[in-house]
Amino acid sequence: MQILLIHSDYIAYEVKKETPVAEKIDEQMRFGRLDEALTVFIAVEKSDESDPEKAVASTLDEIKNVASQLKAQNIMLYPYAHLSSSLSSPKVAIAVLKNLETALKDEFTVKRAPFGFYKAFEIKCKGHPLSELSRTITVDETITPKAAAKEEIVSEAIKAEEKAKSYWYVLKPDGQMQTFEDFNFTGYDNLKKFKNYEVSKSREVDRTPPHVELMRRLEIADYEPGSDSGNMRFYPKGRMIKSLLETYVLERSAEVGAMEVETPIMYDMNHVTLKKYLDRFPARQYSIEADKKSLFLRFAACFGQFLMNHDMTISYRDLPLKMIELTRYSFRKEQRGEVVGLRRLRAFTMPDMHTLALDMEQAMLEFKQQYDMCISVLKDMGIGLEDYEVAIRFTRDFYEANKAFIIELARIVDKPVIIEMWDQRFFYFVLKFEFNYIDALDKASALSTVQIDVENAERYDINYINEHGNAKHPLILHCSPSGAIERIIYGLLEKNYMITRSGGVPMLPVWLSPTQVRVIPIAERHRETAGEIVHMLGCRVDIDDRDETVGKRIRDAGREWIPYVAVLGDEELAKGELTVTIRSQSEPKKPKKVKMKAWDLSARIQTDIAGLPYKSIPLPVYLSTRPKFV
RNA sequence: GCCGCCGUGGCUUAGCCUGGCAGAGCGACUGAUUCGUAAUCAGUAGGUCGUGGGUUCAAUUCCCACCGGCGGCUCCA
Repeated sequence: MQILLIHSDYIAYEVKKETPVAEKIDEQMRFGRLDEALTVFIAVEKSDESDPEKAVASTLDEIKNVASQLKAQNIMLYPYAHLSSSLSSPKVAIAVLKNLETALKDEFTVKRAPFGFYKAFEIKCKGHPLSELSRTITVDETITPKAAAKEEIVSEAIKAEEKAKSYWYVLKPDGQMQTFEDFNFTGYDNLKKFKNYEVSKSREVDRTPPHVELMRRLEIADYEPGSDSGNMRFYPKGRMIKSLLETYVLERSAEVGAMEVETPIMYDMNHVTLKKYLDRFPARQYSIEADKKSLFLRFAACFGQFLMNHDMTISYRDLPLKMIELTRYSFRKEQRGEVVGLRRLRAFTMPDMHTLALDMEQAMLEFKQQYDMCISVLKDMGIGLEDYEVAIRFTRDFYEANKAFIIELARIVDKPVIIEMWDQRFFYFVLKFEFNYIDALDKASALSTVQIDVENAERYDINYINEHGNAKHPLILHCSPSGAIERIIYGLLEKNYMITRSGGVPMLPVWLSPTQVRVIPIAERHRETAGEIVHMLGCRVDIDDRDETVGKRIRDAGREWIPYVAVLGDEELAKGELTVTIRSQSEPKKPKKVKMKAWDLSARIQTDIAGLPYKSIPLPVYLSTRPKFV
């Protein structure tokens, strides 16, 4: 059975001429009209004859499902032979149509156009994305109901067909590749969640993501109603965390030889090279009109760097050649329903590194090194291998030529990874990986990624001169060592929410904690010494000098996830030490308290943050003079 | 873009179904308290009930539109 569903403002028909297969009808069926109707064009097929009842039942499910999504109350059943080239007998078709009508009448206002007539009809389609759907319903047992019901939006048909050519596998570290059906997901909960999210698109969530509450309560970031959605404001603590993460990624990139550059955030939509690129993609960019020019805000740093590469004189001896830009911002005009907290933004900060490589051999070597780097970068940021799942995607040709290389990638992370393989190359790359973070609501979001681009060097006419003096196009690797910086913060917050939920104590890595040590002087007479300790510690220290009880101030420090809380009273003053609560070794209701000298605490913190970027405290040291942002 | 839920002092929210003076906790401010490890006590101020229309003698409450948030669908270079 083939059906075509149109969500219409109205549908009206009028019988014109009888055909030889016409059913008998009475006068009132000669005309029909329904407003606000889901119109269902139906062709009953030969294959339905083996089990017409099942065909009716499956079709009913589909219609009801769509009608409920659209909140449609009126249904027009409209026989439409042209949907299929293999029609059933008229007798079966009429029976099926009548059964459908009867079954739907309980819940809906139903009209049925008569079978076997030439009819004039008029329909006004609403035109929204779900307003045109087609379904193939089959009674053949060998096809699963899910595959049979595979949704396909008519206008997107070609795209959907391309997507259908994805082959999915799980690759184990030992090199064994299995289909999803064969792989035993037991013990691989996150991998299963990622698979479900990626492939089945299964979602069971109906609440605000936990990091949204945390980003506000911890005064990291917030919505800005005065801007466009997905453009956030960052409070001092959030700005500091972002700044540290940004600095860190740039430092790591510099270590591997990337040159930092800066390029414009807006580009001419009619620039010859860019135009070709843009035309391939739907309008997802912010556009600006200025001085008779049409400009768009960049959605990645590729343009600026590629245009720069185009003008450069590059020798084969300069390769691999790396450049990085940290975009503040990249803009993507995501659809309104897609923008959520810090997970998906319309303006986001992204390190975008590009490597020009001599040939595939060099590109693959770089690819592997950058893969290793991404793992290490995320680890330092507080996101470990256990927090994300690896997806590796490639073309079949690439795989056939480089099986051992792919297996090595799975071996490095020492856990099963998801594989997506395409028969043909649809995108600009032949190989890519992403690390996908799995959050508290089982949603997956890509963090680090590296891609081998075989297309853009030619498009942007980027060349290097080889040893024979000939101009050659290099391969280009795209790499974001961390993914969007905001998304790292999202990941850290979600991770700590999950830690709290499972009975742990949440905290950020010490190098990212806005306050590293909070000093709590017990009474007024201890405040002066507290001020001296700040200088001795030499890290981000603040003093809770508010007129509150000790209990209250301890609690507040805990709610801010402060790694070290130092209490200072008569006892400590006498002995010249501090009573320090060490958050990383505490359990809920069981704080780990240690007496230590100020310089021991200082040394301990220096160990925690060794080799990582540092910035001074982003807020007034004395809490009594500190404003509230939220 | 489509569908659904939500929007009440800075924050969290009660009240809305069944129209009739808008209530609380936290925070802020003032005062008392100078305190030993997850919320000290008392008082004061603070509200265009998201915005705009409509219905009504009367709208935070009912209806419509818009804006914003969240979720789902779609999308994700």
